[in-house]
Amino acid sequence: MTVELRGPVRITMQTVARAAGVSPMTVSNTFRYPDRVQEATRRRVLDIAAELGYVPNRAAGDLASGQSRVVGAVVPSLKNSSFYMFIRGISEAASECGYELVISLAETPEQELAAVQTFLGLRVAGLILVGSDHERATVDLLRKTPLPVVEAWATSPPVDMGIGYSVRKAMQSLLRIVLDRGFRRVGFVGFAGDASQRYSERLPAFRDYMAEAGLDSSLIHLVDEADGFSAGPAALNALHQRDAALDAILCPTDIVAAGVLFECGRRDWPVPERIAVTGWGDFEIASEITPQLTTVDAKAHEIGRQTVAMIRDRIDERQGPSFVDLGFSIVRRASV
Amino acid sequence: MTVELRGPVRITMQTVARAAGVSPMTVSNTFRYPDRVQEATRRRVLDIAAELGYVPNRAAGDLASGQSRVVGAVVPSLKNSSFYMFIRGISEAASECGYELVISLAETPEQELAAVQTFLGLRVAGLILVGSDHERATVDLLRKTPLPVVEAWATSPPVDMGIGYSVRKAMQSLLRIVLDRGFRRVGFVGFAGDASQRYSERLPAFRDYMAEAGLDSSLIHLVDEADGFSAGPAALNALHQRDAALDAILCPTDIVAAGVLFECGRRDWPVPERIAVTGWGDFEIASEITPQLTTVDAKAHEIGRQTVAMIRDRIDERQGPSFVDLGFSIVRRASV
DNA sequence: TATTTTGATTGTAGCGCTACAATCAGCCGA
DNA sequence: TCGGCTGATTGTAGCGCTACAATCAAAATA
Repeated sequence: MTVELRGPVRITMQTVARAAGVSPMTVSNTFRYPDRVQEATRRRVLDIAAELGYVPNRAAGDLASGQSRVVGAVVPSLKNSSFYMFIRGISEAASECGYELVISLAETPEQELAAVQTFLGLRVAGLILVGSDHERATVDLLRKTPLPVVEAWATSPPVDMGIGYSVRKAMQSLLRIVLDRGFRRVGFVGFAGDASQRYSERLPAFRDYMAEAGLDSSLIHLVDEADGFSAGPAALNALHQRDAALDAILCPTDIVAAGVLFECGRRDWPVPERIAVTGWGDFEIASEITPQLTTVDAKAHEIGRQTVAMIRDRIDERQGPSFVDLGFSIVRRASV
Repeated sequence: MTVELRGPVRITMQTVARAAGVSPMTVSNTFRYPDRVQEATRRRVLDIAAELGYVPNRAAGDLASGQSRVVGAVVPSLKNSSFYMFIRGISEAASECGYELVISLAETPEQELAAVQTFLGLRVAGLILVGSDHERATVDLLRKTPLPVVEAWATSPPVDMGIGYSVRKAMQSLLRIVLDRGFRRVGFVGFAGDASQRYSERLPAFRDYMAEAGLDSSLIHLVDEADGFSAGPAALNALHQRDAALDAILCPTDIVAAGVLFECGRRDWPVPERIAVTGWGDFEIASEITPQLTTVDAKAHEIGRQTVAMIRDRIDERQGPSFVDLGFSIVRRASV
């Protein structure tokens, strides 16, 4: 006996219950609380459900129970491998405790708002966002929702809970290494456009610490995050044109830094002899490219995991911290 | 008047309706069919909803209407930039027609099954999968669900609908270029493990076309997809050890190919003079790295867009093709 | 054997929303 | 002034499921 397929026939708990000769509640229990149901009954129900291709309707279940096992994450990009590790961290931690992760891509604040509405509308168990820069309407919504919300890499006091690290300190540590090696004409590459807010702490930090060291901090160039590798050559060209003595370049991500290294290769500039290069993020390419990149490990994977822990604390009504600083570490390699 | 926040107070349509002095149906209409509601009424309802932070409960709405505006995509990896472009394509096309995309990451067939169950349970509008290799249980489920399902890069007849291109033809075109340039000792790098199924057509194609050209096709090395760049050096070392005359290497992705180029740099092997290298996917790095990579453009973005079109056709009961071949193109660059 | 205890199973009510039909108010022409 | 019409608004019923209390059968005790 096989079931004909793809019909618009709706299979509900009723259908399964009747076919198995039990009440709908027994079917429900079979899926939600298997050990409330006798071995034999459970097996029969499961067999019939499989036979019919029945999957419990979660919209109905969540509605009836007022709960959900889905956590929603809204990420601004998937190009940046930090977010990849972040997602993996969330995904791992979530499935370890019986939650499911669903992701929504939002490359602009408007898309973020739409994604937040979708997830709030779905009444997910928790919501994960990146950064502190949101549309006004998004913030309003987040402030009023009873759902747990975590902002990862938060740079301002979070709407609900936040996690991150001190970008200022990381910038300071990175710059110290560059200056300690004797580099003096340091260029800064930042992001323009939608990504700029997420990176907004870096430029002031750069300026402050350069000033502290008595150095000129005017060698600044902004690129578009979407440009990826190609932003590297563009930045190097621009900065070198502004100052031919440029001897170090700080990049916003390892991708941009790799682009700079590619360009250095084309120009036959030895790195770090002619110019020092730093990345940010400790993406995989940082340790594979030649020379290997000095960069900042922002612990994206751990941030992802922690994020889920914070949501669980809130759901289980445990009193957790509303902000976690996970720190960072500088990865010293050959490019400086 | 402001609303106190984060309480466990549930705001429902009722709440809003009472506060606005209208019936719940008017609130419902305000959100779903705005022009059924008078301008003034609508504005009042919307204001109060915003004030209260009300977001319609989609679990309830979807349940009542038997519809959903969410499409679910299950992707095996986010490291591979093809999937990134794929996702973008879906996301774009989906939002153009009022759908939302949610993504689930599944790095193993078991995780894929779980993700499929989640999405079927949510009764999404459509489901998008990658490849043709699924758990038996996944296939059973897909065969019986009435929801539209598209398999992207399908290599076998799809469960419901499929889209892809001929990997055999692409391999043939690529190999022809390599052989035309006079390379003869060609190594093949493939994937082992969970990714191997997604790439399973390539090795036989390689063997067939090498045989056709009267060449030896035994230089094969398998790597792990998760290794990323570092798979490149590993493969090059292994193949070169097996045959010191190795003069070309076909990589499963541009990432692996980039890893090979990095290693060639360390060995001071000029590419393509000492060895030719090909990638697959036309990721961004392919055109940025030196030398630029000859690769296969698998049109991931377009595949993503098309996928949504197929789902819409099904939903609107338009008769669409059940399989679309989008073709590919070979990008000839300096590495061969 | 009568009575408790235990665990499996089941009915009831309702989660928050929407389809649909019913109602209502305002306005037109006769 | 009155039906007839139009478009805004509203009540009813029910989507598929689960919490919870009620029921039932079988095993354990007296």
